[in-house]
Amino acid sequence: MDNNIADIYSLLQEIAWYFGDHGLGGECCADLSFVEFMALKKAYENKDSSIQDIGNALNFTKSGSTRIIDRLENKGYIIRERSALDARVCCVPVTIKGTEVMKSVLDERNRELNEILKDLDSEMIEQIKDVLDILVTAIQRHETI
Amino acid sequence: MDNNIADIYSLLQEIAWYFGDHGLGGECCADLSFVEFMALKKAYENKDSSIQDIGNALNFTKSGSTRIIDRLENKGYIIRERSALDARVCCVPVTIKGTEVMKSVLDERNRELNEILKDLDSEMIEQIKDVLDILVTAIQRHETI
DNA sequence: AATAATAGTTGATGTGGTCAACTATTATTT
DNA sequence: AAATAATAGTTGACCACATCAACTATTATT
Repeated sequence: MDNNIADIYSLLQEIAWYFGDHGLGGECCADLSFVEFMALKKAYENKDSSIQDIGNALNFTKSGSTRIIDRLENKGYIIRERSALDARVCCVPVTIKGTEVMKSVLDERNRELNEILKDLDSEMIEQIKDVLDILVTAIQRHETI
Repeated sequence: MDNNIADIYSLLQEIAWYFGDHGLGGECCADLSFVEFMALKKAYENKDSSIQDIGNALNFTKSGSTRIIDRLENKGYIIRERSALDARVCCVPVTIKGTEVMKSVLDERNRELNEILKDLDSEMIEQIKDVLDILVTAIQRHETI
C-alpha cells in the first residue's frame, strides 16, 4: 500500500519535529541543544570515540565537530585528551558532570514520555517499542549501504 | 515496564535525527531546509493560515515567522496577501510552484522510505502505520493540554 | 629524508533564529 | 467620536551554529 508509506512518512516528520530541535517548547535538554545532546550521547555510548567519530556519526564536517566539542567542553561535559596511540587523535571522554546531565535529561524526558503514553496499556507500549525497533534497524541498515 | 519507555525514547531520538534537519545526508527537501518544508506544509494543509498561525504551529516567535515566510516567498513557494477581513493579517497561500515542490519532495522522500521498508511485509507496514498513528495522536493530545 | 595523508583548529563567512522597538490596523473604553 | 489598548507583522542589532579553506601537528608511505 503506497498510501501507507506516505502516511508513515508524514507521521515520522511529526515525530521528528516533536523530538527534534524544535518541539518540547524549544527546550531540549538542560543547557544543551538537541545537537549537543546527541553528540554527548555518542561520546557516552562509544567510549574512546574521537572528535571525528562523533562528527561522522552526526553528519558534521571536521570543523563542525571541533566546534560541538568546544561547546561541550566549555560546559564541562567532556574533556579533550590526546590519544596515547596516535597523538593526532583527540579522545573525548565524558566527565562525571556530563554523565550526570545526560542521566538527568533522560530521566526528565522519560518521565515526559511516560506521561504522554500513560493511557496506553503495557501491551501497546511493548508493541510500540518493537515497531520502532524494526523501523530504526531498517533505517540504519539503509544508511550504511 | 519503565525500561521500555527509555528504549522508546531513544528510538524516537534516532528517528528525529534521521528525519529531521540533520539526517538524510543534510539534504532535506530540494532547496528547502526541514524547517522551511514544515512551514510550507503547514501553509499547504491549512489554507488561509496567517503568518503567526504557521509560526505558532512550529514554535517560532513573531519575527521568526516573518523570516521563514520571507524565505519561502523569495523562493517563490508562497505569496503574502493582506486579508480582506483584517488588514493586519497576512495570508500566505502556497503558489503552484510551491505545491509542485511539496509534491516532488514528498514523492522523493516516499520513494526513499519505500526503499528503507522494502523488506518488510505489508502486514508489518500496516502495523507500523497504526503504531505511529497512536503515538502521534498521544503526543498531540499531550501538547494541547 | 621527502612527501603524502590524517586529526584537529581557526578565521572569515553565511544561515537562521531571538529580542526589542517600530508601523499599521482594529477593538475597547470613557 | 477621540483616546487608548491590543494585535499582526516588520526591521535592526545581535547571537548561535554550521561551512569552507587554510593552517599546524603528527603519523604513514615512498
